[in-house]
Amino acid sequence: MANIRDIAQMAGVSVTTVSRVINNHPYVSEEKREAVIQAMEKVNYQVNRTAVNLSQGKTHLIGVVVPFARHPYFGLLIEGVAKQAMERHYHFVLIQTNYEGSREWEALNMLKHKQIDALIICSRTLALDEIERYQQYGAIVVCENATGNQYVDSVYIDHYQSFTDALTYLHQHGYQQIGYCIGRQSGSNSYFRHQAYQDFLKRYPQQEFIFTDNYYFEDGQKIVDEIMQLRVKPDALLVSCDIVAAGIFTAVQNIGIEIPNDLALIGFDNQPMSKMMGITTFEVPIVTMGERLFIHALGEAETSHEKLAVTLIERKTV
Amino acid sequence: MANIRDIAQMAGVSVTTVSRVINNHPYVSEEKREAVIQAMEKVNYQVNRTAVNLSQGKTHLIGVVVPFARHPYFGLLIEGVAKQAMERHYHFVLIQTNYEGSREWEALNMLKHKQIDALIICSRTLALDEIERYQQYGAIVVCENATGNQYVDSVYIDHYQSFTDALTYLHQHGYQQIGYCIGRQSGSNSYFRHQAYQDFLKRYPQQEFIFTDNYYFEDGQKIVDEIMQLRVKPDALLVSCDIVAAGIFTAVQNIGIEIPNDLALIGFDNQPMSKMMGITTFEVPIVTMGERLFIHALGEAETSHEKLAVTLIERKTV
DNA sequence: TTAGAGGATGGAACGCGTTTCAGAGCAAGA
DNA sequence: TCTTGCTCTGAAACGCGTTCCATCCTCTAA
Repeated sequence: MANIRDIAQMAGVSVTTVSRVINNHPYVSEEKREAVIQAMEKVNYQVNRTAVNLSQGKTHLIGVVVPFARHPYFGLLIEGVAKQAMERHYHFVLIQTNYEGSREWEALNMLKHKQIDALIICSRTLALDEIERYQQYGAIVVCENATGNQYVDSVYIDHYQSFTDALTYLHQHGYQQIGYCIGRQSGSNSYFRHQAYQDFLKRYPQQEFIFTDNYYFEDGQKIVDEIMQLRVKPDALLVSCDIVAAGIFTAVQNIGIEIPNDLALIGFDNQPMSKMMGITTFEVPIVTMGERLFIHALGEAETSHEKLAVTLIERKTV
Repeated sequence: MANIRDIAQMAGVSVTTVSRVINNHPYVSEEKREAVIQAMEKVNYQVNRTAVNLSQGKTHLIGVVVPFARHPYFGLLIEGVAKQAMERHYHFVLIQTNYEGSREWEALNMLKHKQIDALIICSRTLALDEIERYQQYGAIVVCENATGNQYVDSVYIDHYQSFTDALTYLHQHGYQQIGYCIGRQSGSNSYFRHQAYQDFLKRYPQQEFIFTDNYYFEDGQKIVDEIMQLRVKPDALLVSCDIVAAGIFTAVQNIGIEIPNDLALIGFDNQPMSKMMGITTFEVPIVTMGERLFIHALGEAETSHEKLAVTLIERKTV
């Protein structure tokens, strides 16, 4: 394959001039520009991006860390990232961690080794202060409330507030045994949600109902099975993601539990599925969040930490 | 940041020796090796992957083209790719096309520009012979039956066969108005399915029922709405992906259509969701397919074209 | 004693764009 | 006429590992 020096020779100019033509720099006479273009077309010349990367010290590649790429929540986040990446002529490397720390380390090392320019961490298991240290190698953005942290940027929604709002809303509708379903117990977002729940329970004492490790539709069945085992059952559930809420909605239909009379449901994310099923949920701008994460990764955000607003969508499950 | 020459100087050896130490080449005395390691640790040296890439003419990066990253089918495919990538110390760049040709071109150009070593095309709109031409720049693997093509590799399942099997199965169970639901109409896999359907209709004449543009759960509702408009309704549906079948299953419950008495359902892919709902479906080894795609991309497959087997999972919707 | 083999090591070229800097040419303003 | 300043051009250095090739040394087999 031809390189820039071949082209220079063919066109009878220096490599500098060829480079200028390629990158549309000024100060190239029309005839030389023409000669270079001719030569490039003749041998179907293509710049070697790796060489450009080395030369510029940039890869035009962003790393995106997700625990599960095929979860609808992360799917939408990726969608947002992809959207911005495309517009800005960047690409991204997807790193699926399954919440294994070693994979997160690997992602951080890619940053260190200059394989990527910046890193977006959508969800993590490593401690934030371990991650922070890698900031010297490139921008790091997390998708959680990291306000005050001076090393990493963040884009997040206020899970404490939205959970509190939802709990209050259920309370106002007369529900008295409110539980919640969530993915993992640890993690920053889960922490804020748990706090909101605990604080709510202090205000309105009731039994605690927490169902963990729920990510997918079929986990709705699991939750329903668990509920059926309980003597005292919750009469309302806050479900951290719509797809699980949809699973509960479906699982419940065979066993005579009526929604919302016997069981109220509030989901999260306003996935199309919840619209179809009429599930009350929170509109969370996930795609926008992905886009903003990307903007932060590029260092083009005005502020380091950015909160996005959510709104409750009232439908038929409360 | 320190580079290999700094290390060489610090350790009092040549860059060649440093390189040998880094890459575990033989013929380095123990004391020099030690000195190099000392120096590297002292300044926290990290190889610059971009430089390695340029030098080796490889990026250790594979491009993965999907129309929609968040569709469960492609999600599982990505899962398989990710699995192999991790094991082999590769990474992958995800290119979401939304079936826009321009994005596919972009992916092909990444190959041309040596941004990626190989390209996996999970689904495409561009013509295969346009894609073929890029094979000179790196391996290209498609996820469809491309048997006989000498330029691209392929990993696929026999959609003609599986569709025929499913149609026959429905016929044997007494269904006489069989339709099918699919994503897009064009595309290689859709073509084979359509052929199977047409050939089946020749053997057992009946009205044709084809529902297109169905990708997600909520499209199940759309299909049911369409069906309700029809004077003559299908009594069985072959649904090209489980999530849509699940959507149909759900949508139908409110309007008094009984499954499988009024409407039989066969899905595809054996997603967990279909198990929970008891939907008869085909077990398709999607994750394995993703893995195999990756192996082919690396040029480590024994054959150019590889067919994977599917099996019918009988449940309660037929 | 000698030839050959294998171990150890480094110089320099290579992969390929980008960028700095110096210099030449030429026109407009002083 | 002399500056100043802009246009145009190219040599060379740079970013940073990898690898080919030559060299030197030591040890073993003949």
